[in-house]
Amino acid sequence: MSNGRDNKRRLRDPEGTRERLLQAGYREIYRSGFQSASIDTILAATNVTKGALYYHFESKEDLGHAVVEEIIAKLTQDKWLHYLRQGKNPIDTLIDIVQATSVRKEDVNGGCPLVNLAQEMSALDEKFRTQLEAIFNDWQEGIATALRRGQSQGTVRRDLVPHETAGFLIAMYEGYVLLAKNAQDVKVWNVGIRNIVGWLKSLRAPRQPRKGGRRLLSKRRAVKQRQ
Amino acid sequence: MSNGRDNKRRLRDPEGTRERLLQAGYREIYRSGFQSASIDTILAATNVTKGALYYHFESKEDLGHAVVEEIIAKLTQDKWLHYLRQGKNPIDTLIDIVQATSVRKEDVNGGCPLVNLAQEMSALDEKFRTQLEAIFNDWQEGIATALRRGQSQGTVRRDLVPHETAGFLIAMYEGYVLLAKNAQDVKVWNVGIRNIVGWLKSLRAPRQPRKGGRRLLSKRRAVKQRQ
DNA sequence: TTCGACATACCGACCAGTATGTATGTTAAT
DNA sequence: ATTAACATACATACTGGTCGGTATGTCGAA
Repeated sequence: MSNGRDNKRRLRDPEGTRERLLQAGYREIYRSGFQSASIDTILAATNVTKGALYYHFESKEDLGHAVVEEIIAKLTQDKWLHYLRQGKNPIDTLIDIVQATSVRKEDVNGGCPLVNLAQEMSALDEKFRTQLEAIFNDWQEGIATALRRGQSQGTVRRDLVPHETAGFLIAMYEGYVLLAKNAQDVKVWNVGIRNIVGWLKSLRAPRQPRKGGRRLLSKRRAVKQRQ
Repeated sequence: MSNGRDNKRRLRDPEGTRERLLQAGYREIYRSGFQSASIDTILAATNVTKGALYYHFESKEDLGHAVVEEIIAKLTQDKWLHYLRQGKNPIDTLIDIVQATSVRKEDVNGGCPLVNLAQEMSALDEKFRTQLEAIFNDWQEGIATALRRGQSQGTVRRDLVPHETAGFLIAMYEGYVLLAKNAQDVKVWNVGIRNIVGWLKSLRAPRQPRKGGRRLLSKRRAVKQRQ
């Protein structure tokens, strides 16, 4: 919490103040949604004054946009894209990521910060919407890229369309997060994880011949667009 | 809009007044979310005064709860459960329902009223949460019941667990609704419909022998929990 | 080294506007 | 005449945001 240089808070610490406001803003928005987030609550949580806040941010919206860009975007990066870029078997990686999702009660009950904000603000504030859309797109593209790599490595079925499969996964994941949030019940989320993982396993390429050059799709499955 | 008995609004019409408040409340909540929904906006839309509103509802929350119970619950009934109860091939029925989802711009952009409210209020208001959970449960159970019937009729794969499959469908459906809402783009929703329908088709039972008593699962698929 | 001049960071009282909710008056229907 | 069904005016709290002022830090010149 403190910067380690003093145990007494520095009297001037602009970056630190800004960062504390962002963190507290993120938490308050996560708890109450953006529209109902109270500036005064953020100030109380940080011991920052209103003047200081409005020195660093020109409006509540501006603070919200900064929270999206500097905190929420980073969460997706850290939770998904970071691992997907490591080049391992993408299905295994995706399963690991999904299973690594927090099952802490407060996280399950609070839902996904990205989804929460998108749900609330997409229809109301174009700047929010655009920012969040960019995060969704990066997320989807990151999954799709990993799947494409998996296809060329032979670990992922070649009959699926990576970009659409990625969208399918995201939709499913978010959907379950919402159901669990509504139920306020970790068990619901665990069922979701199980079903998502089961579906992810169905994306694996069928056992391929190890040697012998080009693999041949001996029996193409009947269902074409099957996800 | 009027009740057809007069073109001049009746001076006393308690049920009508209440109903108009519910409708306007629903619309306002749909547009702005519950917390940001303005009582004054509802009053302006209905030409009802504050005293009248608080005669019929004891608080804003009370109005919100009534909107959930009397309007939103009914939407799910009409859109899903009504058709699922008709006893036709459940997969066909589900495909029809999904494809019948409005692609009007304002509906896609506004998202699903049930999801919107659940997302916003589940963590904040237990009464809301309970009401919405009941709707979700009815929804899921309605789908599951239809799937079970399909299984015994031979139109639905027997290796899937109806209740979990129903949850899977709901999660997926909601997830795509959210993506489309964030994108504010009907095209995104059309992609979602296509993928949901593709997945639904994969739930059909494999071609069964018409005659000859018990069908045999000659080749059980390798993936057990596959959805 | 010291000091003056200025920029940055922050303070907190205050503002106009808006929110839900209430107290009380009035009128239509039985 | 009684009461259900409103209408009106108001109470109270809280919202995001502003503004004059102050404390701290920086830096160039003497």
